[in-house]
Amino acid sequence: MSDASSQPASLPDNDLARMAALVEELNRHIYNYHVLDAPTIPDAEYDRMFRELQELESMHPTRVSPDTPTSRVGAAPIPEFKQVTHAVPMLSLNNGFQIEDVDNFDRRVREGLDLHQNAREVAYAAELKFDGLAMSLRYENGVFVQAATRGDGYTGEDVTANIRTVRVIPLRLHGPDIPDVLEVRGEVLMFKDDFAKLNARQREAGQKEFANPRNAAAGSLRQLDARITAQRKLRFFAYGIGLLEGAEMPESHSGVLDWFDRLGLPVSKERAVVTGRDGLLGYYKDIGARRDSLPYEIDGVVYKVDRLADQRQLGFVSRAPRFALAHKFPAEEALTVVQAIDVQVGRTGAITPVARLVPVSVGGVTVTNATLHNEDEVRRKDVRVGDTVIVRRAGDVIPEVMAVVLERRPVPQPPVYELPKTCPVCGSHVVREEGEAIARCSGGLSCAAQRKEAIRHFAGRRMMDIEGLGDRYIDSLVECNLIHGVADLYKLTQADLLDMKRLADEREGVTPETVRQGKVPTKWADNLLGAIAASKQPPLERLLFALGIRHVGESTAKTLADWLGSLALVRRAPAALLRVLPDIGGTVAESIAEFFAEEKNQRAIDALLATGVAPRGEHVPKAQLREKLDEVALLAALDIPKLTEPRARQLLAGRTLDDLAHLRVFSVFGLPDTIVGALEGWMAQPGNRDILANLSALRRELLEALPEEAAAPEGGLAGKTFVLTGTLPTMSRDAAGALIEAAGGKVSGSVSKKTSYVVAGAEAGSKLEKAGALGVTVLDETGLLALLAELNEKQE
DNA sequence: TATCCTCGAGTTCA
DNA sequence: CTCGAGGATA
Repeated sequence: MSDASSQPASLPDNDLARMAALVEELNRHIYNYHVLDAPTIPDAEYDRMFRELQELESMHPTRVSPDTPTSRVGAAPIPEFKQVTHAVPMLSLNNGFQIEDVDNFDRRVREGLDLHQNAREVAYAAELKFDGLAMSLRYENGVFVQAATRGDGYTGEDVTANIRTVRVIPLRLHGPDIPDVLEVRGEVLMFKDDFAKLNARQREAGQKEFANPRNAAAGSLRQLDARITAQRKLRFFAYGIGLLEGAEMPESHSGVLDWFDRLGLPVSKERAVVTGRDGLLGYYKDIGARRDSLPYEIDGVVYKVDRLADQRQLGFVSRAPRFALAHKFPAEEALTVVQAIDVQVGRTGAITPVARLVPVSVGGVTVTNATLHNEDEVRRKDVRVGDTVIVRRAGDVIPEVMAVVLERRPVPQPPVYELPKTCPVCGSHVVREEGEAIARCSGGLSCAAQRKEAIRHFAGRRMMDIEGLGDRYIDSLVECNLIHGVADLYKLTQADLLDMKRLADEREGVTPETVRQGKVPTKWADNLLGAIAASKQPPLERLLFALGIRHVGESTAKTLADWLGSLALVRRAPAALLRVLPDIGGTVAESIAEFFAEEKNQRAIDALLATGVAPRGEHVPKAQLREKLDEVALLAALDIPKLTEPRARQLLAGRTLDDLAHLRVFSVFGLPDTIVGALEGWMAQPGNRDILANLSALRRELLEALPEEAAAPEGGLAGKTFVLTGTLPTMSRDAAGALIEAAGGKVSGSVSKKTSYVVAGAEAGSKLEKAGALGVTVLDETGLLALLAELNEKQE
């Protein structure tokens, strides 16, 4: 009766034939598009046919085909889900986490099959264990009739209307050998990128975000309104047969999956048939390595004895099959409880809330802390002390509190988290600037935490690089009052260090081996003193970076060192001069000038120099600074209200900065009144005339000191930007970066269209992906070296 | 003015 | 590695 096209032709029968043809064709296109990922017709054409079918169906409502794609848009809401009893129960598998679990599994299988004295290895079907929801789909005579969740394994919920909206699930099976009844077992899940898009939509709509793809899939499936489910992109992979009637059962599990594929049911391409315990472990390892790059989340792999006859022979122990094992990866996500929310004080005084967690294993490591970033973040996630939270340690290494499990919040509810109003270390006020996300301790260097962090930063590898001066000792030195500022580091004596170490050990209750033997660790102290002394001549940019000026990192420090050449000049450079340097704007220039305007900072630097610290490689300012010392640019850089560059030019026509500094009346230049007003206001402020005069004087002084003509800066890699990622086989990223910079290239941290090359080593992550997406050339270490070698040849 | 690109700063664990 | 925010640019 479903074959309407064989009916004699009359007007409605023509319609019926057309309907059947449309159903058939649209279903084929859905399969091509969603399962094969290879669309064969344009979307517009699909939409046209879809609308035509809808129209025909509305004219013949009684003749609508059971597998019509129009049913996929979602049925009207239902009051509740009906219960469904599974004809064959949906059992769970035994789990294994360790290699020995796999050994035991293989051994028991061999014993069960009487193979244990035999050399023959067992063939296993290995597949992914998707992190989704188990589902049973029932097909009668090839037509999809019912879908049920796993439930308790014996009874589940009828989610037919929702599953109908999942495009990858065929409403009619393909091919000639259609069984009378087929119950397909498989997993419904959401791909990672669809999940990200869904969450972005939820966020925009002000709706609750889902914690992970699994929850998103579950939430979508539990919609009583299937029209909502239809808007969520769910997927399905089939992995087994629940019930089969009226067709021959294939001989092996891999045969079942191949048959599914022919029936048009989606099966994962990652499936494999392997032999023996080594084959299983090889598969596990291979999938584990590629886990992050798979488009969906998996929580392990599944092994099944491939021959179904063997499976029957092995049978079940209690409720789990003896022929299958789920080999799970260490969980990347775990539930744990927030014991407390503390705050940390950073180098810049940034107050960062940190969740102290009941230790839990995530992705194979034990997590006890997780940053909550800032006040807004805590508020947004509404994390409270005592909450049960989902902790994740995904692609990156750093654990993150994903979401709170609200159902498990203690009763009575703990209070909403409030950031402390005063610094927990020094008691100074905590202030949060308007428009900033971060709250800061206002104590500055009088706050012990900030002092410690400042010293830690100073001693760091990319700054002064004092080896052996770790957190533990810095804490101790500050607490023993041996160090107040960084200069004190260079005044330490062996006796100081020994005192300090004794205290540090005592406080932590440890007795090092050397001490127990009655020795004094003088060797250790001498080594550390040596490391401190060895740091006395850093390149200027490192010293500048080490000072810990706000907004001055590695890159800005290098700009300052390259352009200005000496610490002396940086120390007295006014903001306007800094501002004309590349990549330095108003905020950064002000921050630097303010730092050096602080008398205590200047004294600290003098003290440092007095101990013998002397930057290496100081030089006269860069020749190109001449072009930057344009009077108009400098005047505009002064940040006088409303004085834009064209106005500055107008103002300076036929005049010098010096002239301006002494001018009394500004209304004579034909400038608009508002600007004249602003200018007069600025000039009236005490000190501003001096700023102008000093700037002009410094300019003249610099122009005299500058070399006349610059050597052509044409390095071989000039203008090329590199991004380094992953672990290179023979050199560190820093070393590779130094080579690139020596050749005139630039090394940057993030990939964009402007990146010339990405140099990727082992375990390269998102940067490599992005390079691929943007079509940026990717080199390995050999490629980079080849490029550099080629350049050298050209130069010779 | 909006958008894109970089830089700075903070972070976890073995 | 990721976020926020500063700087450059169309």
